Amino acid sequence: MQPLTCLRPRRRAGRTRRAERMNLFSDIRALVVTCLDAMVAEGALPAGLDFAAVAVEPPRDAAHGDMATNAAMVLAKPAGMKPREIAEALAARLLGDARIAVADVAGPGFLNLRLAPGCWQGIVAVALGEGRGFGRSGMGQGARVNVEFVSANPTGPMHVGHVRGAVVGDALSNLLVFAGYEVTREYYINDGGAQVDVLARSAYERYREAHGLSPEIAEGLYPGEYLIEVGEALKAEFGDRFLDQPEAVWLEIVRDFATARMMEMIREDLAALGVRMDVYASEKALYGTGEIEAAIARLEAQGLIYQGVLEPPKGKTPEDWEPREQTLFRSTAHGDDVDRPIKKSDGSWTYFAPDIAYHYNKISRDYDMLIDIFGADHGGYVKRMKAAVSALSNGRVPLDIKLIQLVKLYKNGEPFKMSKRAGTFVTLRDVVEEVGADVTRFVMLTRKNDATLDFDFDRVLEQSKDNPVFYVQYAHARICSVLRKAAEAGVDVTDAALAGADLMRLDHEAELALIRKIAEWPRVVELAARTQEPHRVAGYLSELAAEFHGLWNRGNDVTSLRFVQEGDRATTAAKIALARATGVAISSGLAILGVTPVEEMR
RNA sequence: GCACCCAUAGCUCAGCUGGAUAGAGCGCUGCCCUCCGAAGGCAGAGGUCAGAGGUUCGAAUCCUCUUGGGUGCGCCA
Repeated sequence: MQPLTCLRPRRRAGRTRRAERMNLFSDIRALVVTCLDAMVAEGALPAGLDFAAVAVEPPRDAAHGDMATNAAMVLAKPAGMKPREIAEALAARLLGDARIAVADVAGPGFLNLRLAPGCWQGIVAVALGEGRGFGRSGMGQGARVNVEFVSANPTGPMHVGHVRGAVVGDALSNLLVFAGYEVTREYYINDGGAQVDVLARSAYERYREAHGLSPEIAEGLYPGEYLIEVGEALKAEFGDRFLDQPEAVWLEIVRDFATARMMEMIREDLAALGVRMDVYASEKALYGTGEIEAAIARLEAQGLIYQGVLEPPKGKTPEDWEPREQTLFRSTAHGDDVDRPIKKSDGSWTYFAPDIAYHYNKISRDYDMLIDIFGADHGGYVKRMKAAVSALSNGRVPLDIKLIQLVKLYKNGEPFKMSKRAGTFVTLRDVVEEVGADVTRFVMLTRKNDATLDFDFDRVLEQSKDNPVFYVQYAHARICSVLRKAAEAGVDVTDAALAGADLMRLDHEAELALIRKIAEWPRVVELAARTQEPHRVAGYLSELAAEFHGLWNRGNDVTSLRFVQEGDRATTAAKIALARATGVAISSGLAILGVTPVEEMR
């Protein structure tokens, strides 16, 4: 077997021992930088150049070669040289490396590279060797990230509006872990405000109902039937102790009881979606511990707290507007548009104060980065929250806030109307029971978080090419199917055996195209992690599946492109290795999305 | 009024954080398959990247303004 020139020992060290993985693009970029350094050393380039903007990317047009670098164009100006001049010198140097077969200067100064035989094929063996870990990156270097998401009020079951945030937060967490970050998934329970009192009163009516009395669900209470069982549970726990008692007697107890029940339900809902939190942080727990006071005191020490009167909002002055003196946070000192109240006029905290304390708590837990995932309707809080975190951490801890746009529901192309009043709102459970957690998750991750998303209950289950979930799953199922078939034909289809196949037999352009797509996976992981955009993973998987199906389809016409070659075990093994490597990349990607790969279609 | 987000093919959207001739699916047109690996394949038409300036070797991408949509804007979280 011909040696694969790209298969060579990798550096390993310390805690990120397994982090230094095969990524052809970063390998070649490193090579480019090494060559540039050498050119500086011998005076072919001036010293002190910044190579940060030098990129090595797959070319848009495959005819341009395997990879392209913009090095010459990026450096031309700072070096005071012509792009072609740099490109030609760089090309000459690159050719000294065994991995570079061709280096052509093209266009305005692009350097198009063609890799030596074996480099691409080597990726197949790497994928087989790393399995589901294929594509893992050490990029995060173990940095600690806290991802706060969902944080739905504990007043009822999760509805469809929460689903997208839950899925995006969970997939983003998976992605960051895969890219070498240490991630905490966290849920902030809003159990300290007025809405949990409303919950308590609503549950109390159901408690009365459980005793055979007719409930009085007044305007503003939660009418949902999910509270009926809470009422019965209250009866089982407390008997008739609270009947005909004033609110002061039972409010707190019923509130804590009902809130705990709601959180139990929410955990179950999340579990049905495949989401598991590491930490459930309680707002209520912040009261009475001095945490809020401590956080505010810290702001005060920086001169950021004062008594003042806010201007009315321009254009839309509320009817009952009157100037009021309040305790304000000088958020404008950290980029906000106006200062924000932290105390109501009666002296109690606004919701913002415990939120500040909560973020202070996260900061003091020594995270390197905070991420909050909010619904788009909370966009107005982004600046003030960032201002608070900036002030509380002295600018040390960055806070990124992802806003999740609306999901529009459709049923067979028709908008699916929900009405809370009529009780026809769609819960998370409804969605999961209707289409399954896998489909729900994948579809929720097909668009970037700040764009609205259409979710059609019928279309997401459609078995056709225009349904990306189906298309990706189908590719995986086909791969499993062809592996079974090869096994029947006597081929050893274990990963270890396949990795030892004569991969140089994979020399057809269509096969190489698929390998190149597989080789992109580690790059996609880093790009998606850097931009914090898990939807890129879903997009990549669609492309990968398309490439695979394309090769499969060509096997219909060109029998030599079929994966199972009658009577030629060596070639079959190589082709099956390619199929399996594709399956590995699909599984790896689906694992980030939290979707289970299927082995056969039904 | 102010702030944030968005505007890409008829439709739904990708577009590598500034790169080469802007892509995919649907729909449309034409051909092929319906025997092997079912839930199709190949090809074609279709674009002022909302508009106008600017930045530079180079802009859908960055900056400014305009237009059009979404969201939010002091004691609700």
